Amino acid sequence: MQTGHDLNRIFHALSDPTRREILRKVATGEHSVSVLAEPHKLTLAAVSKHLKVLEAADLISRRKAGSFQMITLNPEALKSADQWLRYYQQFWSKQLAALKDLLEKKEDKS
Amino acid sequence: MQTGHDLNRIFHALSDPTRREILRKVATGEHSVSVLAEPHKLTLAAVSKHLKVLEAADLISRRKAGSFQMITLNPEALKSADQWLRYYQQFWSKQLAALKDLLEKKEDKS
DNA sequence: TGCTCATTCAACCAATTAGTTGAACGCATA
DNA sequence: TATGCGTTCAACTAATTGGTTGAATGAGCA
Repeated sequence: MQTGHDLNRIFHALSDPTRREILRKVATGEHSVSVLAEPHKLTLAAVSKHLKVLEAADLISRRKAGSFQMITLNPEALKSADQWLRYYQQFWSKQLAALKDLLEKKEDKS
Repeated sequence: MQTGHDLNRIFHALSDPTRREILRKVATGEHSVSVLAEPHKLTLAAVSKHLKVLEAADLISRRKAGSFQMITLNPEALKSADQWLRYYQQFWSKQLAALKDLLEKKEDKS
């Protein structure tokens, strides 16, 4: 069960494009830190910090493999964020339904 | 269609508990700024800033009603965030499936 | 007009963030 | 053991954040 504190960290972690990019790559499988860093024009230290943010939000996990750090996706936290958003789904589906109604009336007039 | 820029703003807006609380209230209907501010022990100026962050992320809209500002939820942006998360749904459902398998094997052994 | 209420603006402050550089750590291997 | 590679740590910087206070705007009303 997620606390508000967790959601703060999760949404904050997701608010950075570098971190979202890292997540997307990690979602395709295990990767080392330097492999994850490679597409970004950042220092390894900067990427290491991003990974710490993702780890604090429990979005990734680490596995030590010799001198490498293998990073894996931890989807539970993403699920928490999704469940929070799910609450609002009723509002946008309502709004879309209203829009649909409006368009149908427009067609009647034309 | 959302850009990465939009997602930055949306997830950033969602990372603050005061702003999430405001969204939750706004989701139940139109409210004035001071009504939204009332449950929080913050100045009106602070709440006004939070509303600006939510508005910049396109999560809320304003309607002028005399000297009041009526705030409404704008669910489209939330939908963008949800759609981004939807991509990862396959990973947590996979993980849950794997967990289920594991539990079934455990039951076989006992 | 002048008063009051709702809201925002401007200036400021402390804490946090995202980035850098350079040193340090841990592990493999010659 | 020494060397090199992958990664993190420490210290620093510039920009951003979330909050405050007090003044300003703007609409409704006596």
